[in-house]
Amino acid sequence: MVNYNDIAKIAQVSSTTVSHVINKTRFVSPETKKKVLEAMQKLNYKPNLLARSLATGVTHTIGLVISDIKNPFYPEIIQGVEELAVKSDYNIFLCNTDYDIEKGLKSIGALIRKKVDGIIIASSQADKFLFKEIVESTIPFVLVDWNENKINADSIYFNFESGIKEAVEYLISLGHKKIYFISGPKDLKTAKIRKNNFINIIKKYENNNISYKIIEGNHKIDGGINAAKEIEKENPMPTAVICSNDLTAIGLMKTLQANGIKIPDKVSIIGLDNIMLSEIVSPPLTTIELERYLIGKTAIELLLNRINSKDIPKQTRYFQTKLIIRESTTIAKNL
Amino acid sequence: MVNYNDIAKIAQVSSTTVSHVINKTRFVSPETKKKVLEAMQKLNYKPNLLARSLATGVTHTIGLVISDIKNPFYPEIIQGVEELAVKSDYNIFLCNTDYDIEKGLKSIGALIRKKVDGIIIASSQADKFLFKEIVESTIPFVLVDWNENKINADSIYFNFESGIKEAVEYLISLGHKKIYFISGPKDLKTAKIRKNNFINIIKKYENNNISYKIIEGNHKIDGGINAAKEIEKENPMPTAVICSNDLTAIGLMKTLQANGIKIPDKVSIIGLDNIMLSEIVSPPLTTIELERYLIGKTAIELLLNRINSKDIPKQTRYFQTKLIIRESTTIAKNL
DNA sequence: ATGAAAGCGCTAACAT
DNA sequence: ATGTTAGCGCTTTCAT
Repeated sequence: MVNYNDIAKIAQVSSTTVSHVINKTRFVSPETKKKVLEAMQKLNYKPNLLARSLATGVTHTIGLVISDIKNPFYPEIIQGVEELAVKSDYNIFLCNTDYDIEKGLKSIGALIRKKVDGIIIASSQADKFLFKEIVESTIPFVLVDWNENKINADSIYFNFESGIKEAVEYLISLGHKKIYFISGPKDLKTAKIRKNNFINIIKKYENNNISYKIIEGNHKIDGGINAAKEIEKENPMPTAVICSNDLTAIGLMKTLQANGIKIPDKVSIIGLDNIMLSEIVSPPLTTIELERYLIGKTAIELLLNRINSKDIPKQTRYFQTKLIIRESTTIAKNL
Repeated sequence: MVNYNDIAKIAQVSSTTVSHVINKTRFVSPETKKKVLEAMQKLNYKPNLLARSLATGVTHTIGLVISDIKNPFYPEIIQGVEELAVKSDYNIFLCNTDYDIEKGLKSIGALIRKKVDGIIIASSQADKFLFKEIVESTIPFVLVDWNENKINADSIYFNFESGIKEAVEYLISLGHKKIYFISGPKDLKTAKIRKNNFINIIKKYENNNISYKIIEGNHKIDGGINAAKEIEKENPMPTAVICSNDLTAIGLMKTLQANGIKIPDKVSIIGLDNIMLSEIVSPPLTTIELERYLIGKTAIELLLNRINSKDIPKQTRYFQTKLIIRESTTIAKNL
């Protein structure tokens, strides 16, 4: 491994000077600079960033914590984070907790000890231990959709209410009067919030002859499949269903279709997330969108801000959701 | 930052002893060990892995290079890699080249200088520069689907032939006589290979009255959509189409359906990749599967082997593909 | 305009 | 059974 001493020897200067020409951190006469650069060239010098980090206390590395790489929610978030990270000369450590606290703790603990400059926690998990570990480390961090409103930290919140409101009002404008909601897993905060947003909004219309009901799902395809069975039992069936996520909506849609129930003619369906799949199913799914790429990008922006100036006040960003109208919704036929 | 000296001072021992109790690297009497451990506890000591790595030359960190995080091919690969990596006490740096050589070079160059212990290249890109950079670094690496048969390196190859053969023979057994193939982008090696595998196999049946044709696609949905138009022009239309990937197959299927062509009654369709989507579309897609999770797991196994014993012979693993029969294929009606 | 030397936190050969 | 010391490759203060 060639190092400053090797270069210094050949260039006949001190290793201090080598450091200074490499980092442009003080004036070096053109001649000596030239000698140094030539020596570097000749030896094909590659800096050891580990040593530099140990000396400077800065690693140009950040950690990104997610809970399930297979969840279609994440790829665009990762892309947003990674793209700006690389542009800003950072590498990213990916930690997939897999909903496993032990595993998360292990790999994130290692990141902390590897002195990452910051961490983005987008695992939407109430892993208190993990959180404690990070806070104690004094490493800058950003929370994405953490939903603990009282936490004083750089955070990104999702406002599902805006999109859900649009969805409900859109359905009402199409004449729907019986609107169901399929929820996510009941211990998942983001699912609870989505459900409560729905309830709060639709309650305002209850005296307008609008009725609703919540069916429990699990944010997976089979949650939608099971919900379909319950919905078919209803008499009359709801003419519209909003789902806590797209996978649920797709499971629901496929099952109803398989049982001869036309979508959207008989039942209008709205999803949430706007995963790639939602465009591709037939009919294409009307859904509520979160701008995931932008969320990732914003997360790293907040983190870099924090890294570069530790004492600015904590920042918060809200992401509105919005309705994307496709073909799984139409005028209610029950008028 | 508390370090060995702080601990040593409190425990009244030398920092060497501290190191040895932490690493269990030589005998320390129970009493002094106890003193050291108590001091560590008291100071809430956390090791600085950067310093340790600088001293040992080992970082317990590996790099994973992919080309497009949004490609549904990758999440399971990443999962396979990450899972075993964490279990083996490694963290992973994720590099998404985004098909951008500059970007890839930049972030991978940084990884090398950050002294990763190894790199998995699953970017299926002929980025010669990138490759050169890695080889020169002498860091162990594993190639996934690199398709440069002459390279002497730990590698994982995909054998598309086995699955494509199954697919072709399955279609023939169903009575299909006119079988088309929609290819991927013509500059992508894996796409070329898939296409050539198809051609080689079907040629064997040409004198059995089986005819074929290649239509160019691009491994994206719209490639399938465009191919649908060409296929509809044919007279008679092929009764079966094999696609170079699932997205193409889905684009094709959706378009044909939209134009009133029943799948599989009129045209049988087979995809390749078995992405999650392929189960969910309707009808569920018959497809050729690659075991991606296992591939990821195998990649890191090879890498860890290499890291742990630099001088074993280069290893190679072949992954067979196999046909998964779902509902997008049926008996040919042209008999 | 350049160098000497200490230090970042840890490891490990060499002593005793 | 434990300590002294040099060293990993780099940065940076203090001198000159």
